[in-house]
Amino acid sequence: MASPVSVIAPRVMAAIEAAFGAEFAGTDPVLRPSQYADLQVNAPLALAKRLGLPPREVAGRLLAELELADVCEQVEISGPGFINLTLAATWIGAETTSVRADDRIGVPLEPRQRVVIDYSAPNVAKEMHVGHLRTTVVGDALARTLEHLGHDVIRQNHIGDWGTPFGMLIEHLLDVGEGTAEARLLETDPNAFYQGARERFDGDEAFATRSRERVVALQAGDPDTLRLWSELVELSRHYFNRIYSLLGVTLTDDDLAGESTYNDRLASICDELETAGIATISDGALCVFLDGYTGREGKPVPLIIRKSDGGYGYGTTDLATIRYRVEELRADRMLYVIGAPQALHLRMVWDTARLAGWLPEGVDPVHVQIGNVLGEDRKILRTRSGAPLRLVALLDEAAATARAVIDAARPDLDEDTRAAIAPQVGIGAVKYADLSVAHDSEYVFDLARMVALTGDTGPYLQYAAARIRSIFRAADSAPAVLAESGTAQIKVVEPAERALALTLLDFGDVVAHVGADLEPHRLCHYLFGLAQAFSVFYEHCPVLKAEGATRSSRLSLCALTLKVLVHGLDLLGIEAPERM
RNA sequence: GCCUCCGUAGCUCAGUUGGAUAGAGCGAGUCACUUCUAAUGACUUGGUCGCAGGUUCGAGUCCUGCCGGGGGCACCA
Repeated sequence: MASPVSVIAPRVMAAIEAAFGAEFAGTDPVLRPSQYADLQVNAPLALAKRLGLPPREVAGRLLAELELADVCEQVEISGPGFINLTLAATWIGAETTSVRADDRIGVPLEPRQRVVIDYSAPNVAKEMHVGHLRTTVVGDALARTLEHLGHDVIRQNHIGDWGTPFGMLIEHLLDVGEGTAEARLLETDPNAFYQGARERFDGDEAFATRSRERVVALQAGDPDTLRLWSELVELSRHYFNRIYSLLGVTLTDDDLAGESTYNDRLASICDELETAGIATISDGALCVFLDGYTGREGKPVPLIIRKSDGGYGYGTTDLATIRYRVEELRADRMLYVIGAPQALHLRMVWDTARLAGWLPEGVDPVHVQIGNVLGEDRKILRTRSGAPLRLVALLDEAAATARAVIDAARPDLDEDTRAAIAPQVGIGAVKYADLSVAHDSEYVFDLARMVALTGDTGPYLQYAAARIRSIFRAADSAPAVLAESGTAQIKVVEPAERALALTLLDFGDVVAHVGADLEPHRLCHYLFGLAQAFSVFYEHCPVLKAEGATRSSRLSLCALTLKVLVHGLDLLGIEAPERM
């Protein structure tokens, strides 16, 4: 049970070695999808130069050693020296049957690594915006995928729960009164609360002074101030959890590791770096100057780890996360699912940690860069100017749009069913839109497109799954049908069956790929292709009206397709409704 | 100014790490529903891959230089 590539690649490699000698062991077979066959071997062209032979002759010698009779029905040299491979229908059928019986449907169980994933990271007393939405959704998909590949995933939600704004926020909380409706805004509309504090701060000098004093008290650990601070965090947590629950994100309170977590480690970080001679005082601030980092007019750019007023910035907390994740969490792999603009900052932090010896060989932090979300004008979507874009409102709107379409398309479903489906479809649409473009590319935020229920969208995938479920619902005796679909030999006869089966065989490779390269959009495009392949199959190959072995083979193919679709969507964090 | 990412069909985006004639979706046009869900499918339309060189059997992909755009570049995170 394995994908065509994983079966054939070793055989080609063995053939290369057999044909050209041991020094060619390990040569990349350059196995690629082909428009002329199922797969093509491109290695002969690459080898021709090294061997000093014409590519077609290389292909010929390789072919003489290539043993694929059990897998392929046709193997031929083509063009300048490609070897085209056409898989045997019997092999495809047998492999697909075997995947059908596999609990993991072809997804490998990899050697267990401890993977720490930093994602989401909203700010206390602030609305999550579309940028947060994207790191949250992408990070969660990666967490789910890596977990399923067998890794020990530790989620770290590095919320912004510390810093100078808290003086202002605490004073505002005191002014409006704890437990009042105004304070409750933190749970429902945090931006409104924040704006309120901001306005006071900007317009009322006495308030501003109190706020600054409050920051000092907070940093000094004043118990009363800390209590008020934790109340702010607590209220915000309710807000985060509501969003996470709405989104179907796996983050919980256990994953919270906000900036404040590292407070008591920051002084030591600065001391150690200063003692080691890595950090030096410049303009009153403690800085790390690294080779190769220059800014305007060639001036060296510092990583500031202690401000001239004695406070700490995010550079210091980020250093602390590395130590914590390496020394205490014992991370083998560390992912930072953070906006692309942070790239320079992170590189400096990591280089500093390397210098300090806090980042051992073999532990490579990875910045999963999240591209900016753009508005229709192709400029960064900002919540401040223009119409405020509240995430909750946006998700509600997505669900409402989905609801309208469902109402129109499925008047036969009862009210409760339609009400339950709408958020699954609407939220799924938004998440799929976020996941289906490469995480590091910018994309234009367009709610209408995201919620569109046709094309390369979440709902299209959900619909394919719902159609399969409908087939099983329509079957007379469900238990018998299920049994039939679970054990039957899959036979590939029609082109649509063949294409569908071939797609199904690739699932495991794709998931492994997503885990290795941290690219959920590949899974999206795979699933979209699978849904398309199924739709074609659905058009051309009647299932329940077929008879005998054909019927049970097709039922089995449907069951496997459903399994892969639902499972793939689950790895992305998208639900698959029973009906649509 | 320096660093960095990007420029692919009218629009939104892929492009499996250098392979044969560059792909999807949306849009536009034609066609197919007494159906296991037409929220679909089939076909058509659509490209100097920003420009110019270079590397080699072969470049959307690699190197250089331009043009255009985003982002970053000392006490906000």
